[in-house]
Amino acid sequence: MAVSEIMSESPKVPKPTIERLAIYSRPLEDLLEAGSPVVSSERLAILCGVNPAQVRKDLAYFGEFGIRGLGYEVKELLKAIRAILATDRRWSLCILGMGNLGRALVENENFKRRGYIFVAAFDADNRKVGERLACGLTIEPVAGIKDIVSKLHVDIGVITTSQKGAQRAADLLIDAGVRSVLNFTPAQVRISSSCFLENEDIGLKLENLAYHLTRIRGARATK
Amino acid sequence: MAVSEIMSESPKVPKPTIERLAIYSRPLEDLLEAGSPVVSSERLAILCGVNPAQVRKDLAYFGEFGIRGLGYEVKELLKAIRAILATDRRWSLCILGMGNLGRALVENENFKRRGYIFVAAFDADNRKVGERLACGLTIEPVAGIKDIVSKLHVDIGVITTSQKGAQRAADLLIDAGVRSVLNFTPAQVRISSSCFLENEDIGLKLENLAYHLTRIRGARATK
DNA sequence: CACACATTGTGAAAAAAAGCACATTCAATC
DNA sequence: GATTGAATGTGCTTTTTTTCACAATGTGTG
Ligand SMILES: NC(=O)c1ccc[n+]([C@@H]2O[C@H](COP(=O)([O-])OP(=O)(O)OC[C@H]3O[C@@H](n4cnc5c(N)ncnc54)[C@H](O)[C@@H]3O)[C@@H](O)[C@H]2O)c1
Ligand SMILES: NC(=O)c1ccc[n+]([C@@H]2O[C@H](COP(=O)([O-])OP(=O)(O)OC[C@H]3O[C@@H](n4cnc5c(N)ncnc54)[C@H](O)[C@@H]3O)[C@@H](O)[C@H]2O)c1
Repeated sequence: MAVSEIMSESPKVPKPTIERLAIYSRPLEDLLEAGSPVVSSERLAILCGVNPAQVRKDLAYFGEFGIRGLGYEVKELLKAIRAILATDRRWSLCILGMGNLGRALVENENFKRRGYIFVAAFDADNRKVGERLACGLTIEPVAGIKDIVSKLHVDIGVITTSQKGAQRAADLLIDAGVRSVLNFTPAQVRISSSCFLENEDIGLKLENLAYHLTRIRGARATK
Repeated sequence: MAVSEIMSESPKVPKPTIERLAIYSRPLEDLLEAGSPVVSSERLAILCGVNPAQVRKDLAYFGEFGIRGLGYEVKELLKAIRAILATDRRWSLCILGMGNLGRALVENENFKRRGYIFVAAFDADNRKVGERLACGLTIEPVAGIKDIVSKLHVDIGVITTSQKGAQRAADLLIDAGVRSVLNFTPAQVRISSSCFLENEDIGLKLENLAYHLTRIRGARATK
């Protein structure tokens, strides 16, 4: 299980595998804190609501982290997953749109713990500009984005503007040199193909729930 | 395209289809507002970043909504999708944990527009209890949850407590008679199998982004 | 009212993902 | 240092989801 092996570009890692790796890390943090030295794929699978073989296969894409007959060393496994997900380094984020959601995100401690640091916050509304946030950041005018992004080496831009402002926010980010964008608005933003875009529509899961509620009465719990 | 047909329990609808139906509704709302009478599967697919055949197949699970040679009537299609997703009726929600995220959710206008109405807000912190929120709700003590849930016919319980408080919040909800739960904390909560649970971990997408950033340099935009 | 044209709806093929089942390998014990 | 027991890693199978490709069926036009 060399680091080079962890980092090597594996032939084809399923996208769902990446999402699950992040899920696995949650209970692993708890186990580490609780002092459990090892965990089996079966136990981890139960904690995450997935199939044990799935856990093993997901990990196997990146190397051999387990000890046969025993399981996985919690500390080592967590370290390995963090290396895979690149949560073991610091990511600089900036955020556009300091409404309710934007404020909630920058104040959130989990992101900081995982190495995602908000280094700048912007808003198009001049009444908000200059406001000091609890996390220590001051809301900046969007006009200054280019300077700040290049000065602070922003890796990821987060969009939490109103739906109408999303495309403009994306354009500002790309123009400022940010190559990856996480969009929390329900708007579909278009972006240069050389950049990376991920959408997170918080409302979608609710609609899912409503659908299932109207059908399956007395349904089983999902992942 | 009878309503009965829309509502009939289809043999097997893929889970991703349901998620996409909600995605389709976003640009459809824009198109309706913009006054476009019809939209083709190809155009809608582009707007949503998916394959045109996918759009047609997704819709075909629930009936025939299109006009060959023309496309889909925007208004009718939106109505049909809303009927499928049960967004055309009113859902009563309650929420536990009125921190930053909880406040952002209850103030959000999109949820209200789609029929998801927060009718009660709870917090375990007595200092917060009694506080009047901008949306009109007053933060209630968790002790009163059972009464309020049954009185107001709550359909869905939302958890936005701290990670540690999530399981307790879930227990309170189930005990109060809520049959479906949307959990925004990264904690895995255990729940009676007769109830429905959906998890929305807002941090996951960020970890995804970091992973892809470290690999694919100059990657293409995703869905 | 036939004809051209566009776009749907869908069976069949391909691709992707999940799950099974077991040989393999390690720890622990006697 | 063999033996037992447990849990991994993985080839193979099954299931699920996506995509292709085209016949079917509408609209609009002359
Ligand atoms: N609040 C929630 O719980 C929630 C839930 C689901 C989705 N969302 C989505 O997240 C987004 C933000 O939600 P919110 O509740 O924080 O909204 P909000 O209206 O409270 O805040 C939006 C902020 O963005 C700023 N803004 C608008 N255009 C901008 C631009 N081009 N550049 C910079 N700033 C700009 C506005 O000045 C405002 O301060 C919305 O699109 C909303 O649909 C929010
Ligand atoms: N804020 C974000 O942007 C963000 C992002 C990702 C995930 N999350 C997750 O969402 C959750 C809430 O985030 P937040 O920033 O609003 O946290 P927060 O700490 O601001 O608020 C948590 C609230 O929950 C209350 N609470 C705790 N246990 C409770 C219980 N059993 N019943 C009722 N209320 C209880 C607390 O009193 C507090 O008011 C956290 O689990 C967090 O990890 C938040």
